[in-house]
Amino acid sequence: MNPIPSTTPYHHGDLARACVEAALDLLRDRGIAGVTLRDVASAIGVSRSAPYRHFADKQSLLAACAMQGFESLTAEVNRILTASEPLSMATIRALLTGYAEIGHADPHLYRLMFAYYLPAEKFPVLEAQAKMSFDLLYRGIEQGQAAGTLAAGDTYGRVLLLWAAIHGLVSLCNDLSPNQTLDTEALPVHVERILDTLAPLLDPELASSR
Amino acid sequence: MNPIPSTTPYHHGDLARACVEAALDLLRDRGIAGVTLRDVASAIGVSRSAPYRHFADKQSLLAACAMQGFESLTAEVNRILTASEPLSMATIRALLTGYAEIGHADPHLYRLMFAYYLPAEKFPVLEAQAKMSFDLLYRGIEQGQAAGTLAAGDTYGRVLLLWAAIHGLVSLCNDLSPNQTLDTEALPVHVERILDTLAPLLDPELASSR
DNA sequence: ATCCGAGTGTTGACAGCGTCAACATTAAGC
DNA sequence: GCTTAATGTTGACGCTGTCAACACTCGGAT
Repeated sequence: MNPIPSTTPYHHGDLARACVEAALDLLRDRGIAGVTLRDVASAIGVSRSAPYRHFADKQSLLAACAMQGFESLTAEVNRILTASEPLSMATIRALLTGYAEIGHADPHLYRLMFAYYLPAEKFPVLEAQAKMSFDLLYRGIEQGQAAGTLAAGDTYGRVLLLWAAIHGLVSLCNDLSPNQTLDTEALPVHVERILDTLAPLLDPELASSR
Repeated sequence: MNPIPSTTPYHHGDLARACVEAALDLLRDRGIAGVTLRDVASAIGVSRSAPYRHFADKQSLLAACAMQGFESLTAEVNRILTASEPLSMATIRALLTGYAEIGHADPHLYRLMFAYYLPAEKFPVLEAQAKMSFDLLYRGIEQGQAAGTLAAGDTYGRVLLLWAAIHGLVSLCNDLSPNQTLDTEALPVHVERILDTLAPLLDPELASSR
């Protein structure tokens, strides 16, 4: 009886997920301003106010998109962190490179996650996800310093520096157009350069002087 | 004959500047989504499509607002840089603190300048202003290293690191709500902490090992 | 002084948007 | 098999950016 064999839990299908996917597609292709509830609905082949059965308003749909972006990001961070403990300079390199790759793969999504006006009071889950990468990084560096695979020194300061630097770099490369002082397409190269600069602070073999 | 003594160059007054100021007020109070051409016009006491005589569209008005923000920022950077040459660790401290103060004074404006969808092809001037702080910083650090008031080492890497870190920190404190891992209101403290962490890389007295 | 044209402000109108109320339809449980 | 909640549709409203057509006003050439 069911025209679609397995994936039809509700009336139409999993409309909530379909909405998020359609919105993510529009977001990637046309930017935040290009995401329209009407276009999302018509992309699924459903009428314009159908999404309101699954999302309170447009912001809630966008928040679901942002949530998906955060989950990709923290999954990647978590994967690299748990794959190699305790944290070493090489792991930090892999970590920031992976973060940058994901953050740069879909600039509009990254901007939605961090810079768009999704009021934090309304979506506390997003905030929690945003700082989760910070917490994961903090614990990793703490362990690395305890194990001696990372140079000793103010842990919080190092985490803050790494977090701000990688977020700033991804944001700048995402939001600026290429120019002669910053090649916005060469993000991995810049990550390398920053990490090379920071190596004397992190690598125990290079940090001979305190 | 003129009801307003001196500042009435045109028909109504300097409407272009009045529009920018009204838009900046709305931006500060209600965020980017709260800036409406109709509200801007009515705040000045002028009718709704009057701004179109001075701005091609809403984006152009917002671009003018962003431009004003960039001018404040580069003016501050330039002021500190030219006041104390060659660049020393203390000057970098003042520089980043000043940048953070201005960037954090009006979060919505900072977000408009860097993260809002003002297409770079349409407003190349904004891009130029954005990278100007980078160029100023680069020349300053170059001179500091040449004079020996800053530790030697990859100049571009250091500038990239400082720029990304301060932009990332300002963005994070602007866009995230306060939580237990990051006190978003304590931006100057965080700038200090990052600079303390970076001191061994920049301060020639602390960078004994190469 | 007068007339004219460019510059500037106003009004009416239109399409697109988010959103809601009212209605139609389907699926699920007794 | 009927009831009821869940889900999708249509009509409508107000708000927005934007434009065309009109009105006013000032500076300069005659």
